[in-house]
Amino acid sequence: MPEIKSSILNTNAKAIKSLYYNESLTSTEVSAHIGKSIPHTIKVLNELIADGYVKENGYAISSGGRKPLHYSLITDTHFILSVAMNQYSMQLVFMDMNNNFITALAQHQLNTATLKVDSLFNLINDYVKSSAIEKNKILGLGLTMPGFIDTAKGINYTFLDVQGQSLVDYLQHQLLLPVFLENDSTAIALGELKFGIAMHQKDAMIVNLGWGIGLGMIMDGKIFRGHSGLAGEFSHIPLVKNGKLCTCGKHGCLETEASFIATIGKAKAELNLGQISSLSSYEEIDANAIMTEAIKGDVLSVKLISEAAYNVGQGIAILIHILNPASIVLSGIGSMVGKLWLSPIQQAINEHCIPRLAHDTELLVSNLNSKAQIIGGGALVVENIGKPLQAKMNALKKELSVDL
Amino acid sequence: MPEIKSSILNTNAKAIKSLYYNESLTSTEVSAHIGKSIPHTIKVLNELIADGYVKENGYAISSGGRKPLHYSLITDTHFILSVAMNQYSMQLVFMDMNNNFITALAQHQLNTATLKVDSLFNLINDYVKSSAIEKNKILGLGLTMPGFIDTAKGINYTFLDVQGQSLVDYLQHQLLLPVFLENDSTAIALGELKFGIAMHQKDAMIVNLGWGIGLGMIMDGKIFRGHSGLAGEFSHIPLVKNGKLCTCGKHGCLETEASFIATIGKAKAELNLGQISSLSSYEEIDANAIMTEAIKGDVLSVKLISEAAYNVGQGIAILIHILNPASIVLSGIGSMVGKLWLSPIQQAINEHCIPRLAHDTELLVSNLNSKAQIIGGGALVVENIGKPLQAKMNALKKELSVDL
DNA sequence: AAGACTTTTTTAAATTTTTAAAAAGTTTTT
DNA sequence: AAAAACTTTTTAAAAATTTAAAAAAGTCTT
Repeated sequence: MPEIKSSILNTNAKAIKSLYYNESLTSTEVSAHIGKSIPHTIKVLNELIADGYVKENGYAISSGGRKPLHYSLITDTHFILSVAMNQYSMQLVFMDMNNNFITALAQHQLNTATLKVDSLFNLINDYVKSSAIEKNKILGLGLTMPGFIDTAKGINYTFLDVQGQSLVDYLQHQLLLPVFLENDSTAIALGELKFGIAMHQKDAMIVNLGWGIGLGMIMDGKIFRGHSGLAGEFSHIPLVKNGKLCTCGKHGCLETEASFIATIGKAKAELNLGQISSLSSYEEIDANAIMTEAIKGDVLSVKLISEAAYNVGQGIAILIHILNPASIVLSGIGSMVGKLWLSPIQQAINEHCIPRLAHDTELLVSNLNSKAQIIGGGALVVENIGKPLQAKMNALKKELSVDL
Repeated sequence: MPEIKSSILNTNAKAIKSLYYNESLTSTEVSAHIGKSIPHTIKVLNELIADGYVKENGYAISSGGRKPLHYSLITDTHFILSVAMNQYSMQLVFMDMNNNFITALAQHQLNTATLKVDSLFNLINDYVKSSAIEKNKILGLGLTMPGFIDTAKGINYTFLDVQGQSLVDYLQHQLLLPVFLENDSTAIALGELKFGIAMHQKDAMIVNLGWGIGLGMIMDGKIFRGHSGLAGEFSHIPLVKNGKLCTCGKHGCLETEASFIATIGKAKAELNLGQISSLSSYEEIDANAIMTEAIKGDVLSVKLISEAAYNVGQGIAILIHILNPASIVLSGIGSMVGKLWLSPIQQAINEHCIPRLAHDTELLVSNLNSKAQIIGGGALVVENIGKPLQAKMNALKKELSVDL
């Protein structure tokens, strides 16, 4: 990675980001994105061209005036490694600067709760090695997973303990790559905000329909994390009357009623009671099984998803009352069958919201085809270009005298 | 108001704001507040001195180095009119630039729901006239009241209809003063954020314990209003099981259980049932009566407030789960007996929150002695110095050829 | 096809920020 | 107790950035 003069590092990084998020822009547009004047923007773009990050991209059609020169990122010189985990699996892939997967996506079944950090390192390291991509071409690793995560400190307080040390520091030293850690639901929100259906939205709530029910919050156009990074504990608000006992120690959490973990449990119970369903042909019932059969029209599967959806809708009604978002986005693996969730959720919103508020909020389904978390992990790396963590990594490189 | 060069208007306005919020600052501090270099800051300050807004304030003690020159606002040349309404009353007062009341506070009993705009104008206009303050010395009117308010458009959709026209436009034309409109709970939040216990906080929820239960939200150090300005509809989230019917059409809202309107109703019902209480000596029971007797130790009054508080606490628990705020601030008239609210609310938080979240959030009582709304109304005016609405007012002055 | 109108790019002037130096104190050391 | 060392603010000069104006390169209208 060529050296960027520190005085303008931040502006150059912003220009790179604007092109990463937009593929192709004119100088005028880049200027608006980075908040600098056009002469200065053009100077910055020329520097980035000289440094090999950006290329000119021909003249665009004009709306009546001089044709603007378009600029875009050179996408095949720097790559991003995105590692997306949930409670029971992990996906790894390299992306170019246009979100194209440039290696075969790898998937491992595992249990995040019992996974050890060195196993995690080995899985990632093996993937990097097998990809044969040189490390100096890797912009960084975006690691996204469930848990109470302190992004700034790089610690996951729920999983992957490194004796209270920073998981990010550990992995950076081992992998010799810049590493950025984020909660899975927040990563999904970032994906939807930057490349998905929440693009350009100011206030949107991104619901992660996965093994659990997660929430990523976009407020004032930015990811919102709260005072200590724990905002969005949506699935543990007291909601359902006389509900089951939750892992959090309380009763009636959304988690126990609407997550896929809960739904799978309900499915098994129903089958045990002799309920007829195509689910009975599965050896092990998982989220995919229920969604697949629901699409085919299996009555039990549809009923289970509808019940979960109505409960999620009650939680969403609370969100709408408090935050008055422009939209609610259904994302995560559950969004594969997004349409099945829509009407029960809308029903619950209509029943539980003041009409004016319900009217002002749109209910949307992700258009990223369940890839929001992986894409968000990539965006996480680019978001952090030029930030302190990057500086820290550069210091590390020097310390180890490694030319990455 | 002397003409401010438009090119630097915004910077000058920011400098004025920084001094309004801090009484006395050094050039270095002003520089940090307005985000400009020190040489530029000193230039701006000298302009403001020349324009009669700012004065030098002597040398301060130094922590080891050259003594810094202090700057402060000239507080007696420009004044702010703050009009604070709730459902049943209205307070008017002029403040100087140090939040000192410079006229006697006027109070009117009225019903906001039935009040007409011309009556409102007359009440305000009479107060301005009786104050004998020249209009060119009045920076503006901060009008704060309950209702669904669109701050940008200057419309209150709930009260004081001007046939769908802008209430702000109407009052500006009638009063020939810049007018700024804001929801009461949001104004309280602004007061607490700028001058109260939430000063310098990034993420705080300000609960307005009044005739209703309101919420003003501070997120990322700024007032949060949501997509269409309706965020904070805290008191209509479905909360209490088998609750009473609310004016919003639903059952179990916090409003029906914890607001003073509800509490007064409960008090009357209890007295009718023969419950012994010092409240029975009152001709008409209002919020003040209950608070006064609760302080004196009246069992019924204390019980009523405790019940309300526990219910509010359940709602706050939901807020904490979703938003992970640094603090919850109890404000509004109810905060006069803030200590009575504290333990039942904390109890509810402990019962209904994940411990880690409960632990990260502080429960505080306002230190503004129920003046948060009036002070917030003043801050509202200063916040808007140099903003579009001000420009609009200037245009209006020109149009009418009035030298205000 | 010429002139009017748009929009982008370049150039030059003005403004603002950054960096460095000077001024004015306080604290430590001898 | 005076000098040296250290802090912090203020001033001055240099560098960077923005603003404004002009030039360039189009499109659209008559």
